[in-house]
Amino acid sequence: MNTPLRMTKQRAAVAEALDASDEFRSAQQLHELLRDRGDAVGLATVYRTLQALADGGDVDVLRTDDGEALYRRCARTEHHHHLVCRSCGRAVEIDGPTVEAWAAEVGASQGFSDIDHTIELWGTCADCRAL
Amino acid sequence: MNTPLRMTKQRAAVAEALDASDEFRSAQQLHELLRDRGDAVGLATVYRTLQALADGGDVDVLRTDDGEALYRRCARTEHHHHLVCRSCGRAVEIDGPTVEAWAAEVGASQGFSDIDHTIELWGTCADCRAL
DNA sequence: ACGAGTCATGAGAACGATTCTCACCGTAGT
DNA sequence: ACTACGGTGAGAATCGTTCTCATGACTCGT
Ligand SMILES: [Mn+2]
Ligand SMILES: [Mn+2]
Ligand SMILES: [Zn+2]
Ligand SMILES: [Zn+2]
Repeated sequence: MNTPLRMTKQRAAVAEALDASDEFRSAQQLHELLRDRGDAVGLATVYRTLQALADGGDVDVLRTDDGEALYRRCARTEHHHHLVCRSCGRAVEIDGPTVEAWAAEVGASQGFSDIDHTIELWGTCADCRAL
Repeated sequence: MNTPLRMTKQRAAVAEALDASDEFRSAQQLHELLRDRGDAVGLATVYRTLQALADGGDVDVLRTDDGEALYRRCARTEHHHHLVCRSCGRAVEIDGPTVEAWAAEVGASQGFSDIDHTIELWGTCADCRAL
């Protein structure tokens, strides 16, 4: 029996903010965004909600070069990776059938078990390139 | 004209500690390691040195799931990736000719520029599996 | 509708990694 | 050895994230 997980105004607001964005966003960005929009939600709650969503596999998390966590609700719920814009966070979901196989194979061939992989592509999207 | 970069006792100690380890290590681990060994070096200096080495491409940096930075001096200086043990940090350097091509291609096909990629494999090494 | 029990919230404290400050030290040329 | 300038380190400051705990909101049986 897992935790009940009640649907509250706050959790709905965070979820909505995530759905409304195509970009990867940090917890703090979402917090500000909600505050500005009028649906103020405590920062702690934003973090807790994101944590829960991430645990449930409903949002993807990735880390910036400087360690900040970014969240995004992807269309696809199955395993996939991303091509993310370094400046605005916009992302494209991508599959890598080849890469998946490669990762598993390489891991096994080195005597490691429980292989997992981190694969993210970074770049500058068309809009951001035009400043 | 780049910064001079003097060779000091401390920098040598950090470099040596890195060379002596086959595993990815955090700045704090290296700091303790040096302290225990007798070559105490200020934590700030450890960070500064690692930063410099990383900037110079002499050490590789990667981030733990919880955002902590890990450093390692790899044998190879050319571009490559790693298969890292989640529990002890031991790492194997790996090439991904296929992956390299795939990453560049996918990025370009989506209209993104300055494509870069983060590819790391995680697993449990043979030694750690045997507890 | 009422109350008890449980989960959720939020302000602020606490954390942990990393960076910054700044007075003092060491290195590297001359 | 003398100087000029980078380097060092203790401790303060940042910053993202988590924790604490008193208060608020649900759920369900009555
Ligand atoms: Mn994958
Ligand atoms: Mn590569
Ligand atoms: Zn962009
Ligand atoms: Zn191991």
